[in-house]
Amino acid sequence: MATRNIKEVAQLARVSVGTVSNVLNRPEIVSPATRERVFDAIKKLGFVRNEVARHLRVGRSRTVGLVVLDVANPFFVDVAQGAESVAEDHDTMVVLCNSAGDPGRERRHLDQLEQQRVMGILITPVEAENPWLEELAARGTPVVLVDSPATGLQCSVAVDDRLGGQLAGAHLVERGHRRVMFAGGPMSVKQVADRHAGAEAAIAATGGAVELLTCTAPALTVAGGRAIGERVAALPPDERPTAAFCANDMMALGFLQAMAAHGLRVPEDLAIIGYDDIDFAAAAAVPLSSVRQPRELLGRTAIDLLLEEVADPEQHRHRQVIFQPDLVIRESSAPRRDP
Amino acid sequence: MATRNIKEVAQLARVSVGTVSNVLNRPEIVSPATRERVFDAIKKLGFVRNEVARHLRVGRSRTVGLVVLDVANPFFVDVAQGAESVAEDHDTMVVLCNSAGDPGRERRHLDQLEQQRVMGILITPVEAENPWLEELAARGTPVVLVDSPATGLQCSVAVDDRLGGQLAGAHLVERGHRRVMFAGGPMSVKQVADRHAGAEAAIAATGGAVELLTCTAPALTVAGGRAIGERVAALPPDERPTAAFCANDMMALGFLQAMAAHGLRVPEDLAIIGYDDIDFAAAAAVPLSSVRQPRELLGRTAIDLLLEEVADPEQHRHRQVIFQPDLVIRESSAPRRDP
DNA sequence: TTGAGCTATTGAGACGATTCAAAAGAATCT
DNA sequence: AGATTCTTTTGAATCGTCTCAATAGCTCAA
Repeated sequence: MATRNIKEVAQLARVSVGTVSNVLNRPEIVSPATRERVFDAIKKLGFVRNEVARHLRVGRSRTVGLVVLDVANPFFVDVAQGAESVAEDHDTMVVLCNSAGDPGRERRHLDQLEQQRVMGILITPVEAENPWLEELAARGTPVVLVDSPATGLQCSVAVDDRLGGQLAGAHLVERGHRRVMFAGGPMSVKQVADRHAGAEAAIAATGGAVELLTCTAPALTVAGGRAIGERVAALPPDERPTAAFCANDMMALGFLQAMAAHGLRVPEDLAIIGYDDIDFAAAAAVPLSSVRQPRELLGRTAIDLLLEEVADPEQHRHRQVIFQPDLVIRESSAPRRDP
Repeated sequence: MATRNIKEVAQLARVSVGTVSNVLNRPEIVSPATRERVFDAIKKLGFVRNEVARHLRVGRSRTVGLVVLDVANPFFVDVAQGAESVAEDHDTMVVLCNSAGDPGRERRHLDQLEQQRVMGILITPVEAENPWLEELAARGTPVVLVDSPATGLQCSVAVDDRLGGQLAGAHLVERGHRRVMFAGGPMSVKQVADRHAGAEAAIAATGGAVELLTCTAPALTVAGGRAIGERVAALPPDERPTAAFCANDMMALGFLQAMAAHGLRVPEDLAIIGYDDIDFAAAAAVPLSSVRQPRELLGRTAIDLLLEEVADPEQHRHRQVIFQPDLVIRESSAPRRDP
C-alpha cells in the first residue's frame, strides 16, 4: 500500500499543507475545528509522518549512534541501556553498532552514521589514536568517547582503568600471591594497557617480592580467556602463577572454564579476578571477584554530554569525566589456605 | 563546520550536479578525467554523502529495525549478530531496539521505525496478538516475526517451543523426578506458554506418576528466576520439587543463585534445566543443562526472509520457518544419587 | 466606514540527492 | 562536408516536510 503524505491529508481535510504541518508541530496555533478535521483525515488515511523528509528539511536528526567494542559483552549492553534510558526522555533513538574490535567494521559504521547525519556518536574506539574520529568531529558530528581516554579534543567519559588495575593487583598481593598473571588482550586497546599498568604499579610497589607474568589473547572474549587458561594449565605446577587478573569478566569466565576442565581448583590452586563486574560474574561456577565500573552511569553521562553539546555547540566546552572503579571481592579470590 | 553538499562539489570540479551524482552511483559511465576531478573535489571538501536526502529521493532505506524482548538476554544478542552478519553483506544497517517486554516501549519503537521508513522490521513481539503489527505491514513496512508463532499474515522464523518443553520435561521424567516445577514468566508470552505446554505434555504422558507445579515471575530475568528460587527454597523439603524447568537460561541462573544462597545443592537437592543455551549457561556455578536454539541462524533466516520480500514484494509468498531445538545435558540435571 | 490589531491559514521556496530526457561533443562512415 | 552513431554531460523536476512572509478573516474602536 502506498504510504500517504501530508498533501493527501491536506486534500482530504481541505486545508493547505502548511496547516497540516502546523497541526503536527504546533497544534496550539491551529483552531480546534481545523485541528480536528486534520486529525480525522490523518486517521482515515493511516498517515505516518515521514521522518526522513522532516530530517532533511530541519537538518537535525533524532538518533545517536553508539559504537561498542563487543555487543556480546554485557558490559556494553549495560552502557547502552544507560544511554537509551536518557535518550528516551529526549525522544531520541540510540542505534547500537558493534565494531567487534575490528577497525574496518568500526570505520564502516562511522561512515554509515555520518551519512545518516546522526545527531552525534558515542564510541568506544578500537584504537586509542584515531585521526578519523577527529575529522568526523571537525566535519560537524559531535563525538563523545566512552570508556576511553580523553584526547582533549572531544568529550569523554571513562573509568580510571589504571586505578582499577591497581586495586586488583594490590588485592592479589595482599592475599599473599607471589606470582601473578595478567591475562589481557591487545595492548593497543587502551583499557587493557591501563589495567595492566595499574597492576604492574601495584606489584612494583612490593619491591620485587612479587612477579608479574603477562599473557595476551587476540580478543577480550570467553574464548580468549579459555585459551590463556589452557596454556596456564599446561605449565608445570611450580611455574604456574597462583593468581590471574583478567582484563575483563568475559576472559575471566573463559579462564575459569579452562581451570575446571583441567581439574584445577579456584581459588585454591589459582585465584582469579576479573573486570567490569557484569551480572554473570556473580553467577559463575566460582563467583568472580571483579573490578566494578558504573556501567549504566557511563552510558547516561556520555549521552548527557552529547546532548549538552548539541543543544548549544557555541558555548559548549569539551569535558572529560572520570569515574572511580571499585573492588568486589567474591569467592574466586578468597584467601588461600596456608600452603 | 558546515557540511558540504553535492552542489559545492560540482562547483569546485566544474561539472553539473548530475555528473557528481553519477560519479557517486555509476562511476563507470563517467569519463575517467572528470571522475578524477570530482573525486579530488570530494576529498578536498571533505564531502560526505547525505543518506537522508538520498533516501528521500530513492524511497528505499538501507536500515532494518530489530525489536527484541530483552537486550540483556544474550540469546537476543546472538540473534542480532546473526541478522547483522547477513545485513552487512547487503550494505544494510540493523538498528537494535529493546522493548524490554513492555508493550508501550515496543509500540514507541515501532512508531519511530515506521516514521524513519525503515526497509523492514524484525520483531519478537511482546504479545502474541498484535493488530498494530498487521496494520504496520498493511501500510507497507514488511514485518518478520522472530522466535514467535506464525500468524500466516507475515513471515516468521521460530523454534518449536512446544517440542523444546517436551524435551526438557521428558528428560526430567526420565531422570526419575516425580515433582517438577515449571518456572516461567507471563503466559501471555507465547514462548513461555508453549514451553510450558510441552513440559505438561511430557509429564501427562507418564499417566499421573509425575506432578507439575507452575510458578511465574513478572519477567524472564535473572531476578525473576531468583525470586522463584527463593520461594522454592522456603518450602518444607517434602513439598519442594526435585527439579525445575526454567523458561530461559537467565531465570535458570537466578534460580541457581537462590539455591546456592540457601545451601541447596544442584542437582542433588534440586535439578535445573534452562532454555536457550546461552554461552553463560556452560560457565554457571553448576553448568546448566538447557534446550538449545539455533540463535544466529534464527537471526540470519529472519533477515533473509525480509530481504526476499523487499526484493520482490509482488511475487513474495509469506513463509513460516520452524527450527528444531535440542537438548544439551550438563551437570545441573545429572542423575540423582539413588535416594 | 476605515483602520488597526488580532488570529488562522496559505503557498511558495528551501533541504540535498537522484533521474532522465535532451543537448552537446566526439568518433566513424559515406 | 555531412550524416550517423555513440559517449558524456547537463539541468530541471522530484521525493515529503517545514518555514515564513504574506494574506485573509475577524473584532473593536474611532
